[in-house]
Amino acid sequence: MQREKYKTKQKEHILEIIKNKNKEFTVKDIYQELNKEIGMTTIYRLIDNLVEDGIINKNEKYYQYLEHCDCDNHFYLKCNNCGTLIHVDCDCINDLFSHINKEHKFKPDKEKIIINGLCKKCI
Amino acid sequence: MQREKYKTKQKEHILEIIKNKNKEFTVKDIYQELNKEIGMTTIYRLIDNLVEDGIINKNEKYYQYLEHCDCDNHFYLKCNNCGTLIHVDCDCINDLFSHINKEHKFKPDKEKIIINGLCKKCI
DNA sequence: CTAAGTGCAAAATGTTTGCATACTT
DNA sequence: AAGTATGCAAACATTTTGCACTTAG
Repeated sequence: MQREKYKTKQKEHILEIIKNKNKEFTVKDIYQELNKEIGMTTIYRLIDNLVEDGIINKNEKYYQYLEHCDCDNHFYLKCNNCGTLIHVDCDCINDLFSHINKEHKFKPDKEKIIINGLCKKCI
Repeated sequence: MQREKYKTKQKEHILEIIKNKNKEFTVKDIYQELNKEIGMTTIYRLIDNLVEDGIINKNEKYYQYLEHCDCDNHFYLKCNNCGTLIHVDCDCINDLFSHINKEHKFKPDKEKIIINGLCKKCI
């Protein structure tokens, strides 16, 4: 299906708002920020298009059980294809963490690091 | 508010199902897996409790704009407190990636790595 | 003028709340 | 027996769809 055929002020307006966001957002956020200038339906549709075009990322609502463990260093690998969460106990992540801490002044949450990608079955 | 006061078969049943999951899941997934043995309302409530107790993780539905760029190596830092997404262009992540590839047989999705934690303002 | 886009209202879906009943202790 | 948990039905919230109208090209 082709999209983005006509240029409209709604499309431009929404894209501008989204590109200036440095946080995650919901449809409601956009609707409120627009103060009802654009109908809900249109926002849903335009955002869907942006997702399909790979301009923005969509995260569905979900829960996950992150296995409790005693290991000092751990993180998870999550397969984008089959969805499996793989628990990894390996100190390979420590250098990156200390680098991020020192150089980027950011304190990673060691308990819940999830790296997305493809597992061996799905590569 | 105190919880988990009484032990019930519903609580035990749901917890057992969740602990055996190695994927993310929705309330509907659990409901269907239980084949209507437990009411929707109860599932919502028990899952909420598990989230509050830190047994499981909850991810709300949201969208995000991940700035397009030309850099070879990049990832994002996302602050759990203020929600800000920080784009980082740094090759510090490459060693980890090749290690994960070789040793853990997993191919990280280079485009969308997001590391959660606390930014400098919120530490 | 024609195809595409918009927005209302309604339908469908997902989540929460009030309350009577059942279960744990 | 007393307090907690459950599940139905209803309320509320979110998302999608049908359709008449508007707009870009």
